[in-house]
Amino acid sequence: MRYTIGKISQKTGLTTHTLRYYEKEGLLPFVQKNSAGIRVFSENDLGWLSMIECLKATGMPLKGIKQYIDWYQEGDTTLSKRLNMFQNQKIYLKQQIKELQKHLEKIDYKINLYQEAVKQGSLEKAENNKELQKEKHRLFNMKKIQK
Amino acid sequence: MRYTIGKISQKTGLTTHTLRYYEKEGLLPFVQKNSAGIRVFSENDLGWLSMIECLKATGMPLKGIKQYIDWYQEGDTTLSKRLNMFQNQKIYLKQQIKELQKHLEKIDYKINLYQEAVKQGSLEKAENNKELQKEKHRLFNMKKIQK
DNA sequence: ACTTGACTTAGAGTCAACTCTAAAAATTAT
DNA sequence: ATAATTTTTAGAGTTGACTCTAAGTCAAGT
Repeated sequence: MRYTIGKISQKTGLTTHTLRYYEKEGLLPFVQKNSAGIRVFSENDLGWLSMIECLKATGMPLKGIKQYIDWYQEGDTTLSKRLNMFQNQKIYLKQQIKELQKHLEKIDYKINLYQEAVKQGSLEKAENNKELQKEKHRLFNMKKIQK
Repeated sequence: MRYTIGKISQKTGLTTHTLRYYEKEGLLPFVQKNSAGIRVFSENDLGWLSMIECLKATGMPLKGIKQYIDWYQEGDTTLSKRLNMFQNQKIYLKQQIKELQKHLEKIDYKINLYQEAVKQGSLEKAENNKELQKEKHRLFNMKKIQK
C-alpha cells in the first residue's frame, strides 16, 4: 500500500510539516517521490517512523536517530555499531523507568498529603499527620551538603 | 543551614544560571536575599527544587510548575486544585511508564535482531529467523490505514 | 591591601524540535 | 470544467529551556 503525506500524518499523529522536517533532517531516506514530485510512503516507511518514535520517546535526539539511519544505509559493516547503540539505549531507558517510578512514589505521597489537606481544610494540619511525615522523610530525605 | 547559589548548584546539578533563571520564572519565590543582595537558600528551598525536578522529569513544563507554586502561595483555598494537579500528573506518569515499557520491548527485539545479525554477519539473514519474525510481528504490528 | 573567585543584574544568544508562510503545482470532488 | 483540497518548495518564525556575556559587587585567603 502507498500513502500520501496527509494519510501518514493522520496515522502517526505527526503533522505534515514535521514529516517533511524529518525528511529534510535525513530521517526518512527511503520515502519515494512520484513523477510529480509528491511523496509516496510505504509500509516500510511506517516501520521506520515507528522506530523513530521509539527512539525519540526514549530520549534520543534526532541527530542520534539520524546516525542510526546513516549506519543502516552503510550496510552490514556497521552492524555492531547499531547493536551497541540499542544496548546503550536500553541501559538508558531502564534507568529512566527506574527514575520515573521513584517520581511516582513522590507524587503518590503528594496525593495522600493533599487528600488529607482537603479533608482537613488545611495543608499545615495534614503535614502534622505522623504517617505522612514518615513517608515524606523516606522520600525526600536529601543528603546533607558537605563543606 | 543556609547555602549560596554555588553550593545549591553543586548539590542539585543545576547551573547557577539555571537556578537564577528558575527564580526569574517564578519557580523559587521562597529564596531569601541577604543585605548585599546575595541569594540565601534554605533546606526548604532544596525541598522545592526536589519537587520541581520531579514535576519536570515527569513532563510538566516550567509554566505548569509555576502554576502549582502560585497556587501554593495563594494558600488553602487552592488545595483541591493542587490535589487535582497531582492526580493528573500521576495518570500521565503511569501512561508514560507503560509506553516506555513497550518501547523497551521493541529495543529488546532490536538487540536480539542485531545480536543475530552480528553473529551471521548480515542483517538480512537475521531477519529470516522465524522466532525474530514472530516477535517483530507482535511488536510492530501496525493497524492498517483506512480510506 | 590585593588577588582570586563567587556573586549580582539585564539582556542577548543558543539549541532542538518543530511550526508556519507563501506561491505554485497536483489531485479530488461536484 | 471548476472549485476545493492537498501537495510541493525554500525559508522564516516560534517555543521552551536553558546558556552565556559584560560589567560590576562581594567575600575569603595571604
